[in-house]
Amino acid sequence: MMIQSEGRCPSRDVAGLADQLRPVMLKLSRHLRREALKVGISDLDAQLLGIIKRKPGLGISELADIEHMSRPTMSAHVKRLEEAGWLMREAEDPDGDRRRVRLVLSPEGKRALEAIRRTRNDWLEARLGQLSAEEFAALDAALGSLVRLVEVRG
Amino acid sequence: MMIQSEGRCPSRDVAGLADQLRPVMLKLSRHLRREALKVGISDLDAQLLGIIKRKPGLGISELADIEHMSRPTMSAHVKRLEEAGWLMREAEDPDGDRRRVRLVLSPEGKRALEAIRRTRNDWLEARLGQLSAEEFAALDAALGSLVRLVEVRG
DNA sequence: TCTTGTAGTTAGGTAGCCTAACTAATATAT
DNA sequence: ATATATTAGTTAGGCTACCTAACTACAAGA
Repeated sequence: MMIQSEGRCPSRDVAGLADQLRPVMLKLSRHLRREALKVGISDLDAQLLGIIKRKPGLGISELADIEHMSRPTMSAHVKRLEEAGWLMREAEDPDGDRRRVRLVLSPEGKRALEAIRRTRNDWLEARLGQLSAEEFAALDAALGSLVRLVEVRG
Repeated sequence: MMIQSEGRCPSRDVAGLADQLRPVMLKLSRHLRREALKVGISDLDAQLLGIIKRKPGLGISELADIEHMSRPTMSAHVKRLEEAGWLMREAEDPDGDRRRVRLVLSPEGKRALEAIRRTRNDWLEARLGQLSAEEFAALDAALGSLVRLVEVRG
């Protein structure tokens, strides 16, 4: 996959890799989004439910920071999930900041997340399962690099 | 990165890898989109100009297939790029199918693509440049796997 | 000739993102 | 103690990117 280019550092064709990654990322995100619509829950919704399950009491700004998104956008997502009955606002911490919302999963939200966990066997998993052992291992090994790309401090 | 799970094939935790990839992909696509807006040309636009430069004469359906997108969506993108003066419709092939459009870059479109090629040093490249040699190599090695995920025959 | 299939477009809709502006609460400066 | 600056979250308005249904026109097949 690595193309040696004259005049460039032989191990780092940054622009070349970027040019190859972009179209793949575009298509991948289209597929993920399309498949999520089929499943009936967006990847972000599932992600948010999972985060809040792990860390009950998070607020809008914290979630927005975790997901690299604006606060109004996150506010709207949370509002939707509340209206769906999956998230609730916990009682205020009497000694805490009264502006903050503290989000927790509702019982329905917990059930929804369990159901997702149990039944989710979607397109991405199917595709990953079709990779050769080498391809799978390469992707697995690259996960850290992908994570690094989106780390804060960017 | 690979977590050995009891009772699963030790080299293939498909669900685990999927669960780790999803949030990264979500964030990555947000970043790419946000950064593209900053640059002033979307990744898809640049991609389409590049494809049509390499293969003048492509039609809407072909582009839609290449990008894994619906035809109406592609029709709208192409229309926008035409209105921007970057794409043109070539004269009909007298022996060909009269319904087909045959897209080519306009002179302005060629210039725009050249300018993109010359000046593009954006967020993704910056981030890739910040990876360690190992991380870069791992990502480079995984490109084929990523491509496989979005290959047709899916 | 008629029926079926295909290329592309339009209309209407959803999902996902943003900034600007705002209210309310808190922290900091005077 | 009071005034100012900052922060948490929400609403409004807008843009981008996708979809399906329905349509017109053209082509292929029966």
